[in-house]
Amino acid sequence: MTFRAPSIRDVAKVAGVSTASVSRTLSNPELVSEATRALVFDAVQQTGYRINVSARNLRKQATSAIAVLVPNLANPFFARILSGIAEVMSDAGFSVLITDTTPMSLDDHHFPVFLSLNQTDGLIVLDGLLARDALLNRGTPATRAPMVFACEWNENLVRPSVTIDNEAAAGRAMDHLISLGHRRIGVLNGPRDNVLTKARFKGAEAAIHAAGLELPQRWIYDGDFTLQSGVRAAAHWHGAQDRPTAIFCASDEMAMGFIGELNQRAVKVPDEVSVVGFDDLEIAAHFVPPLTTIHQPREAIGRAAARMLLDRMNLSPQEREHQPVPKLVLPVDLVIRKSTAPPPG
Amino acid sequence: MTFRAPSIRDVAKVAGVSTASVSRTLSNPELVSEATRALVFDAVQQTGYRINVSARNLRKQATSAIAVLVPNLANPFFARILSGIAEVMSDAGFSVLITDTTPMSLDDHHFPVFLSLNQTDGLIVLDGLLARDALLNRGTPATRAPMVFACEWNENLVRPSVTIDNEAAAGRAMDHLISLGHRRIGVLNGPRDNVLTKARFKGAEAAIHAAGLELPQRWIYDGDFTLQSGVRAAAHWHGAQDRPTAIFCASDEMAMGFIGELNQRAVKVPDEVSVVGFDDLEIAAHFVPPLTTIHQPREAIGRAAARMLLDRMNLSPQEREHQPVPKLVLPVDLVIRKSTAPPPG
DNA sequence: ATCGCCTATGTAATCCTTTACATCGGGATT
DNA sequence: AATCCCGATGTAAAGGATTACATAGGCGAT
Repeated sequence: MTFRAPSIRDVAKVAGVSTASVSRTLSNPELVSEATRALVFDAVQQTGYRINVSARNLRKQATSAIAVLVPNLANPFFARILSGIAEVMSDAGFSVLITDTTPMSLDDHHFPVFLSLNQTDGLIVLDGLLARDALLNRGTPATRAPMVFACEWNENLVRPSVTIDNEAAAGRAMDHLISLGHRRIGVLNGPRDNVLTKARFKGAEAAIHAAGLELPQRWIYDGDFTLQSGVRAAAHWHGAQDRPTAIFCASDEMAMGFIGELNQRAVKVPDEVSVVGFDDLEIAAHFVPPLTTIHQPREAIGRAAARMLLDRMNLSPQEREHQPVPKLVLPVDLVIRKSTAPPPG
Repeated sequence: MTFRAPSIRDVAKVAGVSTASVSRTLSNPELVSEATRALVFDAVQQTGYRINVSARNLRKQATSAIAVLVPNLANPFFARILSGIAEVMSDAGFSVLITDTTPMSLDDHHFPVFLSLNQTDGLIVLDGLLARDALLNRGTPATRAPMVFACEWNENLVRPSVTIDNEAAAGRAMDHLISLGHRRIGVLNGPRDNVLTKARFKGAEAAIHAAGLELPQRWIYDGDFTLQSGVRAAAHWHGAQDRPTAIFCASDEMAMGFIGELNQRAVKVPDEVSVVGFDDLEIAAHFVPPLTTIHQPREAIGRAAARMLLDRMNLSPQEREHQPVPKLVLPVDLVIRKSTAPPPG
């Protein structure tokens, strides 16, 4: 005697109405008389009916859900963005499925079916690298779920996006260091093939050259946005002969790893080196010393991306194909705290 | 001319076989001859066919997906747990849907349908408070998706769980402070009705009393696990006449907020106050000073919870109802770094 | 040659909702 | 009184995949 969950038929039987009336009561109550409504609600109670989402999705050809592809959930940077997305989407009646793409990047086999139009109604991608082999580009425009990039983007793919001006932001950070009097400034980069890394480095380099300064190779450190890579950079810096007096880090995590490691080695920040971060994580303001960094409006980015996606989903595939592709660039601020100061001496 | 995504029928037609053969080729290739297989793969290519997940789920009465309910994605504590879950689940062929429960707690209306068996095949709940009005307890055991609690749990609900011994851990932290010579020790609590708060406070209090010390009300600070509440506690501490020489914080975030704020007020940690955290977030080791804290095996918790859920999903509803409910308690360590020292003087 | 078995394939029922269309009364309009 | 309209309800057709069951053909054993 294998149990079957109550279906709409069971409810209809108990209520003494048709399945159509039950369905209407549940999704368009205004189409149904007061009396029937009461009957149906009662029957739902009695049977313990829950809707079968798969059946509904199949029939409606829509899921009322969108997916967010995050490169690395362990990175606290993304939390606020997600909450911005969730806020807008939940108001619009959509569920948000969050997926970490890290396990997938190696192995396309594990790649979820999210991308096809019939698993989610749309996609927000926070991972610019994901599109290896145009993973996001499969299918025809008509079968492809509408998507928007947020924060990161992919240079080979023309898609709607919400970003900040990374180049300008990095320039601002550099100008700050330069105006403090630094002449020997290093850069701690993110992962080499990341679009943010490229943009930020480009902006930083441009600002240095604009000030008539040099950025020799030995002051450029490789990192990957993580704490650990900040630690490694600090070790290099500490071991070097010819050190920069200030470092621009492409992420707060790296900046904090850098400072933390210097602290272990009894090097004082900002007395001996100035450090600028990027992102303005929650903790940046509470770090010791409080971090000078580029503030990203993360919640706003999330909300904007969600709204943009909602707009795109309201378009027909043809319209999506033929209308201009929206690109939104949000303004950022440099917030000056205590990790930067004039160079020693 | 409204476009329809290619279905299995279209593939069948192109390949010149039945829909059954297409389906078999795609999900049980060994049932099908080499020749047919080739035909079908070709047709799939040609048509650009993607499976319709809703239809499959409807027919199979299963989704190959599980949901994780997280109280607050902004809390970096959860990231590693999620990655542990994702690792095990993805190996087992399941997708993982992550949902932040914060927006829902106020407003049951937004509550997703995840909980009924037909949206996901199982549930991992990291939020012990969620079950207000027994939200998780709806339906009958047969219609309810199998679930397991991880980290947090609900005192009114008997469910499988993977946790740590919070009470013992808090005791260990206290004993460390006591053995350093502290006699006046404060406690910074998490949210008042949280199970972790209760367990950790209980353990801390017990250790204090066991050492023949007192824990007066004025040394007990209210918090909510966030940085901000650590900041507030620091302000209180700083403003008070009669201060403890050490503080046990129920989360690393609060500990860091506390230390950060003291730093702003030029109070040195651990010289003037010792601080112990709880969780051992990534950044704890890199904070200034590096944080003495309770290490939680977060990835292991996630993996264990995932495996436990997998086991439960393999049971029939009857078996689930009648077998003993598994409860796994993982061991924790105290890791001693630089934020604790003997009391001043 | 006949029977039985096994493999490969096809046919069609099924999973559960939503919704286009048909139907039925009853009130308002002429 | 006949007509029209409108609101409430019911009937039944999708929607796309899986799979139990039926069938067909090939092969070996007798």
